[in-house]
Amino acid sequence: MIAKVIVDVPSRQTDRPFDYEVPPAMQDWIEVGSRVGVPFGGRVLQGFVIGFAETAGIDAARIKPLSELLDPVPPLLPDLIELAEWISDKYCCSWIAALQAMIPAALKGKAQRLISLNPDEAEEGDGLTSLLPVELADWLAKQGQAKLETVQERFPQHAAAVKMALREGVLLEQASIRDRLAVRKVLTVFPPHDRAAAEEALAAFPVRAAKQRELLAFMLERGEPMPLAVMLAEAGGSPASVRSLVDKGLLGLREVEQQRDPYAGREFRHTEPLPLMEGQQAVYERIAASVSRGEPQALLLHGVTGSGKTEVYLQSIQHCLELGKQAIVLVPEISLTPQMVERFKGRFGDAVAVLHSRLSNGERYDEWRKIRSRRVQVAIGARSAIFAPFERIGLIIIDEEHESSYKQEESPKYHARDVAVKRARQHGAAVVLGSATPSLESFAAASRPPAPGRESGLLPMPNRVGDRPMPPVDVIDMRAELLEGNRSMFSRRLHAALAERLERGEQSVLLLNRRGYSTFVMCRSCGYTAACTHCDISLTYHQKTRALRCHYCGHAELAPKNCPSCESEHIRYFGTGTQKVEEELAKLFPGIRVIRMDVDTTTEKNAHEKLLKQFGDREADVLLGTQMVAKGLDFPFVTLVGVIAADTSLNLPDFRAAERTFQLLTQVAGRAGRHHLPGEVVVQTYTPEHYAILTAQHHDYAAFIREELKHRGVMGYPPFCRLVLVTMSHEQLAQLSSVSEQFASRLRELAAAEGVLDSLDSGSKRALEVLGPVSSPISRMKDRYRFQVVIKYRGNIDVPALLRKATAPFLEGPAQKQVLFSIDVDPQVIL
DNA sequence: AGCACGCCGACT
DNA sequence: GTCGGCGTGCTC
Repeated sequence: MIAKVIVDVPSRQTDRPFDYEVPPAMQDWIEVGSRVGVPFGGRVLQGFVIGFAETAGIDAARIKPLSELLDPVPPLLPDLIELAEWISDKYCCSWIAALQAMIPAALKGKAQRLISLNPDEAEEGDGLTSLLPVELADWLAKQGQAKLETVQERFPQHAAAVKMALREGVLLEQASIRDRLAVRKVLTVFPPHDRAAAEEALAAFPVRAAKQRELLAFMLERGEPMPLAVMLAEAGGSPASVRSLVDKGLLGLREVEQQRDPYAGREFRHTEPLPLMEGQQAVYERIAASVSRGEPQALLLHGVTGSGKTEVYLQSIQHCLELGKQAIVLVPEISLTPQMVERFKGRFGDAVAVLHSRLSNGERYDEWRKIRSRRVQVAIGARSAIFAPFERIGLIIIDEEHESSYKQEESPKYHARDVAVKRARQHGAAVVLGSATPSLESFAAASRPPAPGRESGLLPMPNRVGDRPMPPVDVIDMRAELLEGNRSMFSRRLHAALAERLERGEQSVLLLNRRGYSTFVMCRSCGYTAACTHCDISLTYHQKTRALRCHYCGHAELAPKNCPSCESEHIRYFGTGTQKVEEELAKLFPGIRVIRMDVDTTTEKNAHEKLLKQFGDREADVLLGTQMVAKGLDFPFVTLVGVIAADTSLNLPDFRAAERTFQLLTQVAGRAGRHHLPGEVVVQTYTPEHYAILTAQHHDYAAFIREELKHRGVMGYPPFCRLVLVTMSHEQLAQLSSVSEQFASRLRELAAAEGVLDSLDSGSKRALEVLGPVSSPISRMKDRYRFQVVIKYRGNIDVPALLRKATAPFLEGPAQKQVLFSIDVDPQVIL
């Protein structure tokens, strides 16, 4: 039997299956999806079995056997193997990258080299003694097998002898894959197995061994194994006293493997399904029917903020579980808050696995194992949870489906929404996309007239639970403020509103989509601006560290007192970041309690949760942050939401800027007045007449989408076409410029040969345009120049295939000197 | 990605 | 006359 294996080598030349003989002993265990160790080019690597064949495609003499099977239960399933192929094809990434994205990092095995004495040589004895120092030989004989690393550490002086012995065959080397996984082990104390003997010993204990006596009595009373640390905490005593009891054979002490549970010890109050409102009920029934039938069409649940989407999700999942199937819920990382987890754990208890990026590798592995071993039926998590290894998926829910975080920025650059639709097809599962502000792509897809005999995929929920009104939104023209002499970052309106909340003891949320203190630093004498030396991007001033930092590569330098260029003292800080707002608030409202939440304050594990908890416990008056404060928060005492500069996202030179701004404003406005206290929203802007701001002000999604669709149509952007962004980078500008030109013209030639090179304005069903090359918006990053080509196309064109052909000639020659190609299919940002 | 095989400079 | 520099090319 031959196994087809994808090996863990991230290169284009090895991105294909290799054939291996399956040893007879493995045949009953190995499956499609198994992880194996394989000999590959003189070493042992990890690989994944993607299929089997009777005979190999190459000369039988070249076939090697698999060296080991790494797991008794394959970590991947055939449907995921198939999905990986689909991803590598659609998103132009390597097969192995797609496979690796599907398993927890703990299973990314690395080869280790094991050394042992050659038993044949040991018998004869002379080779052994003449080549190996005695201490080393004795140690190895005792160990049996040892890691080469350990040998090097223990006997650094014998390096030459070890090398020689390996060459002469006195020592044998064997490679093996070892997981990076740290199975958590806890030192555990066991009660005496012979109770009677222990009681006898207890009675005969010398008086002066009081502590040991006490501990033994304690364990006899408990009669159960317990972690050493817990025992010492409860009964007192030292590890030494336990140790001596162990030595006497009265207690047992062993390392015990432990399942980590990030939510251990947390009580989740069980909740029952709530009665649904009329609007919710209709939507629920439609979803339930779709789950029962396994409808291939994705349903778009368009529900305004506060319309009770989560309860609909919960009951739909309930229905799915009753059919004996499993459910996956995707949420943006940022809204995977304790509040959200609580609702799912409260309804489904131990049937839920939670996967998010704040888990340690080990914790994530254990949550993942709950899914793989069928101990849970619901997985809730960020983007990568779409790969949860369930076997019978009935429902996939994507909450806040418009969120750009569903697109992975690194290879494989997949979009979880599109992968979800593909995976649902494989399983005959229903897909529900939920949002108050659906992406234009999803909205356009769902509003297409349904096929005959089918219902529409658009499910509106226009009313808030309890019919609470949407909060009024005040748009403040900051130009007028300036004209009237207010140079502060707060308009008079926002200032007054904040003062009011402070007086009434209510809370406010302030949004500014820029972190740091100042966004750029400029010399007023000579015009010098501080830019990153590795990237073509201006540096942001961070007050606390007094440093200028690059938000792209992390480069930091000390902020200059004088202009580095002209020595002038007139160096000034412009623009406003969250740090500056924080400082300003403290000046304007002495004693105000502010929690700042941005990437700078949330890097620590659980920092995000801690800050939100503090705010929820009303330990602060204001929650100030970047867009991470806009999502999914639900605090009853928040009655004011202030957006300090709505233009920040509007002015980005990206075709989605208006959509992003509308979504952000709508989301953040939804944070106010969700409970009994009425809410109010104040939006500050320099462009109050922009349709994204006006429509957000009136909570009018329909009007926004009409206007935005018009623009997209005129400019030729999705959903009227599809995009692929190709970014090329190289240290040398001339080389990059030449290669990118050649690449673009080759691409045009190939498209022309296919008969699809055509303007999108033409009426033809299949059309493809190649734009560029042009310098990327960030023209240099990490010391590499960057050029980009944008492909716009419509109709059924195999663009990945076209790209594979177009890039091929540029991937030859010395790898390090090559121009680097990065392909982003359906990019979220092209700037 | 590694590791091997393969052609040209400073050493015993 | 050899050891080794790392440039191309293959890995079932």
